[in-house]
Amino acid sequence: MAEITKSYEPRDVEKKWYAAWQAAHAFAGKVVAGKEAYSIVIPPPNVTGVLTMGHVLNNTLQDILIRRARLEGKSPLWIPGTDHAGIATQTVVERELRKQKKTRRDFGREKFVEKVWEWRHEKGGIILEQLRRLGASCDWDRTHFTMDPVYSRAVLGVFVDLFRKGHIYRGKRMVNWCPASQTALSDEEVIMKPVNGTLYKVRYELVDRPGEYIQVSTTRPETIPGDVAIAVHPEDPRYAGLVGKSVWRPLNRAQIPIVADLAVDREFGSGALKITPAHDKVDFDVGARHRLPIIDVLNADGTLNELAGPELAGLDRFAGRKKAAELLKAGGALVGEEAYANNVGYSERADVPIEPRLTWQWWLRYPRIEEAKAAVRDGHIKFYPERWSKVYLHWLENIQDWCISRQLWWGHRIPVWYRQGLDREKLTPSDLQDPTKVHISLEGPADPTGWVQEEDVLDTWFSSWLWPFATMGWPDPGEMKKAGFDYFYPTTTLVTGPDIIFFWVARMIMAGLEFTHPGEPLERRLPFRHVYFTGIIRDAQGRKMSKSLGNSPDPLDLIDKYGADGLRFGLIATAPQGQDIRFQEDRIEGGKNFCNKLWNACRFRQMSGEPDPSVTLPPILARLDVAKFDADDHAILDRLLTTTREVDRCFLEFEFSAAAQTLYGFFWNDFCDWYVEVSKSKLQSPVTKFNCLAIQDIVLRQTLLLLHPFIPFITEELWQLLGYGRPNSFIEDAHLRNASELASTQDLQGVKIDHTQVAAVQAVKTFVSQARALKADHNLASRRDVRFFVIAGDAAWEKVQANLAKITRMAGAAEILRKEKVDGAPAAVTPLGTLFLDLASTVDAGAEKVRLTKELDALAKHIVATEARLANEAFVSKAPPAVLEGARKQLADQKAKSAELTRLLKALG
RNA sequence: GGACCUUUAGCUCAGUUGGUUAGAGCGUUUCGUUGACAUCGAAAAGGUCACUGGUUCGAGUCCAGUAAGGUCCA
Repeated sequence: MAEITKSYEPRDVEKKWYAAWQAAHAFAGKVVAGKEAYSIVIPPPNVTGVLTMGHVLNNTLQDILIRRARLEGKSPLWIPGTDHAGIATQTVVERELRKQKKTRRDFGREKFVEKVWEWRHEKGGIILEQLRRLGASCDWDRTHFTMDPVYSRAVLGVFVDLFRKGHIYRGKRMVNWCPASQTALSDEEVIMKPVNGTLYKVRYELVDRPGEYIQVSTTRPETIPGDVAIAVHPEDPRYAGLVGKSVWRPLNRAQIPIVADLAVDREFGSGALKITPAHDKVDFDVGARHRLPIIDVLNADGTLNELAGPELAGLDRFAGRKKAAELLKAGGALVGEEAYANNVGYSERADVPIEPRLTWQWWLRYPRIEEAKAAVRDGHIKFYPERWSKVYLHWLENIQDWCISRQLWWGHRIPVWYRQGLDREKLTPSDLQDPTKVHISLEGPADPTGWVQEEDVLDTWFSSWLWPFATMGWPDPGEMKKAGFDYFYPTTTLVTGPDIIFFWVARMIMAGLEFTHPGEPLERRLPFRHVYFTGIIRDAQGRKMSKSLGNSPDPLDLIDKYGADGLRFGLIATAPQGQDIRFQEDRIEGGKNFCNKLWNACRFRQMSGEPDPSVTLPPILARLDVAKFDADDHAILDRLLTTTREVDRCFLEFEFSAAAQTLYGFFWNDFCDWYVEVSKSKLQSPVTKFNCLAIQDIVLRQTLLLLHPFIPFITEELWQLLGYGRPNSFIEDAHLRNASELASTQDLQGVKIDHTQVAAVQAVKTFVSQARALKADHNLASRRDVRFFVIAGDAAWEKVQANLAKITRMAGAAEILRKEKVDGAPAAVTPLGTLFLDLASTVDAGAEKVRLTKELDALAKHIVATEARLANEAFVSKAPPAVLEGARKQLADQKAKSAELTRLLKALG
């Protein structure tokens, strides 16, 4: 067995084991009859992405679940992959082309898409490589990409299917237009931001009453050339006589009518609204109701066109706004301006204000809305934290049709072909059903001549909503069988951020319900059973991490500095369920320190004695001689069991940080600070040595298994170094016993935990701790050995004697002597008698009195409180017996201690 | 405007159905390298649990309201 080095160096260990795991295909998802499946699909990161702290959190959690499932004897599958990120990827490649002073149009669609593929093959796999550094145990042989040929067929097939079922239609409607990317966006891709703008007050002169005006307020004067009416509320007395009359449009001068419409907010501004149907959703609706014309004054790229008039044409919309204000001012139409804060929709990807724009797009009426609600409402899918289900249901209650077409080249080109020469502006819904005019199929028209394919591609989310099953071969029966669809679907758990609850989670649920296991009950068609929503990682000031702020640490730097395990453990321990996380590097350092602690405890075991030749738990247990156990042996096995039980519970409840903290506390405090320390004296005696080593093995073995999901690399290394595994196997091949399995294995081997002994350890710990405190209070080095005296009853002294060697060592005592009477020495009242520090000559009686008085005062307060509770008849009659009994015992203990302290004080004079 | 979250030690956060004297990590102070670990050990200081009311024998925990900060939806 190789010797364990003094401190843990993660770098080589991590590299070595990841390579070994991969070479052995240790993460391959396998269909195993009789084993329970446990499957997760990765939220596919954007193919242009690099690893962020959010990814670290999210993927560590998935890895924890998958590795734990593996240790529990389930058959896990974690499917990795990326999505093609239409806008982001196209933007990245266009940016590269721009460096060569070229645009995508210089290449043409086909050549450009080839370029994107080149880019994807060169640089599109970075994030998946980075996930390996983190230790992610994905089945990499099953890596998927939403633009892969098989996956693409699934996406396009779904389009055709939904069209045939009547869920998809083509419509000219107002969409969110991104002038930077020059494509339509779905409502979900628009982010509302408060913007400080200007409210322009503009007057429109009445045509038949020169010199009289109607005034409106607008933030967008550049759209005035597109005005086709002024609208007022029908019941607004201010304008009662004006409806039906006309005004002069002040820019691109023309007569436009005044109409009455209920949509007008009488309270806002003057109560009159300019109507620009081409550039506002509400105005569009008003325009439609009054059969008004539509004047679109903007180009696709956000510049003003010739309909805006010669002065404005060609200007960018923001320059146009300024110019329009100037023109209005010059013409006397501008009555005033004021600062105005309002909400403006921004493109999520390009971060520029979107334009409401009237265009032809493809739309989806979502399928299975009611079932999707029921799935979550009735608990077939559980959300963690549960509160997100409210957000989910609220969105479904107010759901709008989904604009699924995008004016991009990179993506799934919509499988619709138009007969050449057809005027697409005039296509009716029934034309779409006419195979002589429009062809819609996966294969395309048999004879492509005379047909023109739709230029638009599908929204990226229209491919990722199929992720849980399209990554399992759906819809091809042969591929599905190969992938183990019937075994792994529905997937078990989804781990994702709440920010994509609409984009992705809700849509996946609807897609699963619509497309998988047709005709079967709802539970069988759901894409997953549990959804765990992570918090958002923020910086120390609580700000979101972002590229532009530069406040996000590079996870790879952190891995270099603290090891992947240190990063994982530190982060998970700070990430309580459902709350945002403030990133603190010292917590990551804490993760690294914990790894080092684990490392050194194992090192201590290795240095203490020969390894146990057993590679499973029962033979180790069988060799224990319970008759020779002392209280500490009972106590540590008991704590191991309760820790295991607590971690079991945490996994059921998705409380990962609680699990990490539980393991941290147990291992550091109970095992290292106490059991390992008492081992040092137990190992000196041949009577206790064998049991002690075996118990260390039991604890280390189980702890490594419990910790493996959190810190996979170091646990693998130590597992091998301590020889706990079968030859040529990994730690993941071992079985992690849950609490009840552990308890029954112990029972079977005759290892019974004595709870009286467990309780006794607490008294010893307190005794030692008070002895140390006495020394520290008198400025004695903790390791300097000092003599102690004890005044104790027989029962207490018996306990001290039974643990004398340990106590002597732990307290740093030269010796501990029983006495009848001690005068003038610093003292402490312990559960095992009154303890004195043998320093009578040097003690400062005054300081000692202050110290004891302080303690006595604090105790007196507690006694008063406890007596008051017990004097309260309502408490005595209503509190449960256990609570009552506890209070009585507490009072008795407090009083005894108080009496002893009083006596000590008196002795000091 | 609607919904949700947060407010506990100097900092960042736990605190599971209400029940002994409210915890952790970091930081701070003091002491300490004899063989697991200084990436460490020992000890200590530090909290009117945001505020106001209510329910209860008993409230950090449940209810109502207030304040501050944040998120999402409109």
